[in-house]
Amino acid sequence: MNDGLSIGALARRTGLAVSAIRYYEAQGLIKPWRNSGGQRRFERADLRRLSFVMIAQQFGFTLPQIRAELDRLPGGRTPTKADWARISEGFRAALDARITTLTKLRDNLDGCIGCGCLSLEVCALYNPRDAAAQMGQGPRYLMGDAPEAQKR
Amino acid sequence: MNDGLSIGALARRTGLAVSAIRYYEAQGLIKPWRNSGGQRRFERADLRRLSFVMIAQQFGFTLPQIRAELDRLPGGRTPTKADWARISEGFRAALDARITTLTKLRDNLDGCIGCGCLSLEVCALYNPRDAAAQMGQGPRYLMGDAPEAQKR
DNA sequence: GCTTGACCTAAAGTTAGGTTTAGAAATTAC
DNA sequence: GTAATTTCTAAACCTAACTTTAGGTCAAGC
Repeated sequence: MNDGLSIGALARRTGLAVSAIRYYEAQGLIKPWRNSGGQRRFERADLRRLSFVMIAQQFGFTLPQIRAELDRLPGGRTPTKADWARISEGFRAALDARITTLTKLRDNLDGCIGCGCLSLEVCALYNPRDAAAQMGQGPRYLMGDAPEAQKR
Repeated sequence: MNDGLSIGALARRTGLAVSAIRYYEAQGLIKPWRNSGGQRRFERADLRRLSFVMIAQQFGFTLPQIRAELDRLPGGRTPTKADWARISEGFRAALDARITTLTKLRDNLDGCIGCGCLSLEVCALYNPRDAAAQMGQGPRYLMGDAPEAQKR
C-alpha cells in the first residue's frame, strides 16, 4: 500500500499540472522511481520538495537555481525540517537584495518625478553600472549617454 | 541636416540593438518615418521614449503595458518634461505594490525559517488566495493542502 | 564609380517554463 | 472481463522579448 504516490495524486495534492511535474523531473528537480508497469512513483517527501519549488519560483528563482539549492539536501535520507530550514535561509539574502534594489529604484524615481528628465544628466534613475539593478548583458544608456557620444 | 536620426545612431545613443529598436517599432512603441530611400528616421524625442521603455522594463512592465503608458502622451507635439513626469508617476504605485508584496513574503519567510515546515499548516509563506502574490492562473497548494484533500 | 558599411524585409531561431497532442500501454472501476 | 481512466513517450506548440539569417538595397568614402 505504501508504494508511493502516482503523478496524478501528486498533481492533485500540489495543484501543479501533471505535465509540469514531468517537466520538473526532466529538469532534475525530482527523481521518482518507476513501478513494474513503468509509471512514476513519488515519495511523500516530494510534496515538500515541490512546495519548495513553488515558493522559490514565487521569489523569482529560475529552475536551475532552485535545483542547485535542492542539490544541497542530504542524499541518503528523507530531509528533516532542519534541512529545509537551512535551505530556506538562502532565500532570505536573495529576497533582501531584491527588495533593496527595488526600493533604491523607487527612491530614485521619487527624485525624478519632479523634473521629468528621465536622463542620467539630471537623475540617477537608470545606472548601467549598478550591477544590482541590471539583468541583461549589453551596455544600455539613457537619452543617448553613450560613452563615445560625450556631450560637449 | 536636421532630418532625423538613423536607426544605427539611435542604437549607439541608447545602447539598444538595432534589431530591438525595429522590434519596438513592430510593437508600436515608436513610430519613425521613412526617408526617400525607405530607411527609418527618428525624432530626437524618441531617445527619451526609448529611455522610458528601458526604465519601465527594469520595473518589470511588459511591452504592451509600456505601450499603454506611452499612448497617453500627447499626439501632436513633442512631449514636455511635465508630460514625462505625469507618466512616471504611474510607476510609483506599481513599484510600491511590488515592494510591499516582496516584503510581506520575506516576513513570512522569516517566521518560517525556524520551523522548516514550508506548509500551510504552520506557516503562511504561500497563500494561493493572496492575489497580490499570485502571477499564475491555476490553483496551487503546498504540501498537499488541496481543498478536497482535507486533513482529518 | 565602386566598394564598404548601414539598412531593408521576412522568416526562422532562442530561452524559460511549461502545455498540448498523438498514439500506445497500464491501471482501476464495475 | 471489459470499459474508462490514468499514465507513458516524443515531439510540437505556446508567450515574451528579442536575435539571427538570408538575400537584397541604400548611402557614404575615396
